[in-house]
Amino acid sequence: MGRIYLTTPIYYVNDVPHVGHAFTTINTDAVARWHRLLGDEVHFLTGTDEHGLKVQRSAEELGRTPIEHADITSARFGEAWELLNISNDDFIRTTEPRHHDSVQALMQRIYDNGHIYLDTYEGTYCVSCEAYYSDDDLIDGDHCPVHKRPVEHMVEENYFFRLSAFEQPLLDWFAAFPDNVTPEGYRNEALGLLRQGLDDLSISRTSIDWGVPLPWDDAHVFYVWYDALINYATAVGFGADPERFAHWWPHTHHLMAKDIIRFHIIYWPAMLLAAGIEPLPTYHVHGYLLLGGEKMSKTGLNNVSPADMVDAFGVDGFRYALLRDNSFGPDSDFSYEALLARYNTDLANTFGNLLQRVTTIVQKSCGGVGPKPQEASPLRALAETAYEETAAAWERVQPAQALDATWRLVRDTNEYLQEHEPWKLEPGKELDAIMGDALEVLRIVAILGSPAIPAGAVEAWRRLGLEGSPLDQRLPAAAGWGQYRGGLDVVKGDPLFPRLKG
RNA sequence: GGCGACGUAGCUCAGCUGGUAAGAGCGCUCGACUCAUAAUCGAGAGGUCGAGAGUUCAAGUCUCUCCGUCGCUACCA
Repeated sequence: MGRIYLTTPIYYVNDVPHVGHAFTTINTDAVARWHRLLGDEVHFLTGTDEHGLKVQRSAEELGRTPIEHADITSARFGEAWELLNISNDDFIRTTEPRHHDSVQALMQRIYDNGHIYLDTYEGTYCVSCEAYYSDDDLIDGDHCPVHKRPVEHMVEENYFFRLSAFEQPLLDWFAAFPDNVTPEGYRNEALGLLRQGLDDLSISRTSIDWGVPLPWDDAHVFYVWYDALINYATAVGFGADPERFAHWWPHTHHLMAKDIIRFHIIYWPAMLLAAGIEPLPTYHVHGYLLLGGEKMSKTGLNNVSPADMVDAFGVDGFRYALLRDNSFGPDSDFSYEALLARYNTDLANTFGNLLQRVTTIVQKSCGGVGPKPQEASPLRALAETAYEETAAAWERVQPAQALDATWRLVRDTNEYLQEHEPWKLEPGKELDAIMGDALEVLRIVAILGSPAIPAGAVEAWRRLGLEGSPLDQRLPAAAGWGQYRGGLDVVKGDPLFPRLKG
């Protein structure tokens, strides 16, 4: 049995939850659910990032205090994750007292270790980016290259983090841990950033007060990014509960999109090293969802809400199609049409239909009582292979590959039925053997597929007449062939995943 | 400009350190079946693995050049 601490990024509250956030969160959730099946001790964290000038100004524009604004917008993420059946163990908000305490404790350690110094910073600043730009970066003289909005001139006394001192230690980390970042392409990107050299970072602001004050100088607050990153430590008790922190921290896995590689894989590990915290986290980076389909390209990713997808495909349908169709790593095309095709093919036709035909035949020919499988079933080896490949893929944080491996077993079982035509058989040993095999596959698939389709797996489990829940099974034992013991009341129901029209 | 990724059947993509792998799923055509959600199963068509050159006994698989697409270069998953 292992232990794993999984995190999504904390999402910036000025954003509205969209399918990009959902992609990261659903992937993390599925991995968390897989590890729970393995019997691993799992802590799954998500949350919201709530400080910074952008939030402060948005709040002002809306006539709210920053915390009122953050309360409202943070809740939208919580609601979205609830809707998507996300099984996070904790939801952190950077405005919580526990986080302020943790940030101050961690930064104080870095300060005490001599890695922070005071200096003056003068430059052009984009409020939307909350970042300084050099003149070269600007377009049209004074416009932010990202937001195309005018930048502002700022002069600040800032505290700086001596990031430059950690270039070599970070390179050493990469050398020592070949799997610290997956997939490999992103590992190389991070290494590339490192090799370009590291400059010290401005980490505090005096221009705003919506943030965490520096413990040694309360005229400053931490720049939102540096406070935000620390959430991962806060949530497992940094500064408050050393025992708990020691329990989880060595097992930290951060999942995230490629855009925040620099902050997460360069700055954050450097901060940890500066604070004397090791080992460093493991990272799993994915690409962007690119809008392809007609229905979505018109609106843009930001306007595709998880709720819309759930309306279209159901919670499990959306989860499954998203995980299966967009591999974790490269950018991938995302479209309503592709999700629809995936849903119909894999959930309606392949899995849902198999469940339906099996339960129907058991009703008609076996008196509604599910027989047990054959010990030497032809499906046995296929099921064992499916488990091994499924498990290996989840271990690599490759949900699409994992589901592909699981679903291959479902396809094999449809083929098996076709070959033996149980609908032509009279009640008896031969029929029982075939139907028992099919029921056993469904039992296994309900478990292996549950990280993607938790609700559907539970319902399938119930229809098979099984006790308990597929979510409470323990792998790898539960995937072993022959555990559908037979004599169970099999229930037929409405199609679990109804076929959808475009 | 710098750094990087990618370009394999109509579509989405697998193909690790080079050697019977040119593959999967979808789509399409034909056929079978009828338990099942117009679902299922089988067969087939379809690719000179972006172009060119090179290394090698052997190259989607390594090197170089070119063409094309895209990303990052302190906002967003």
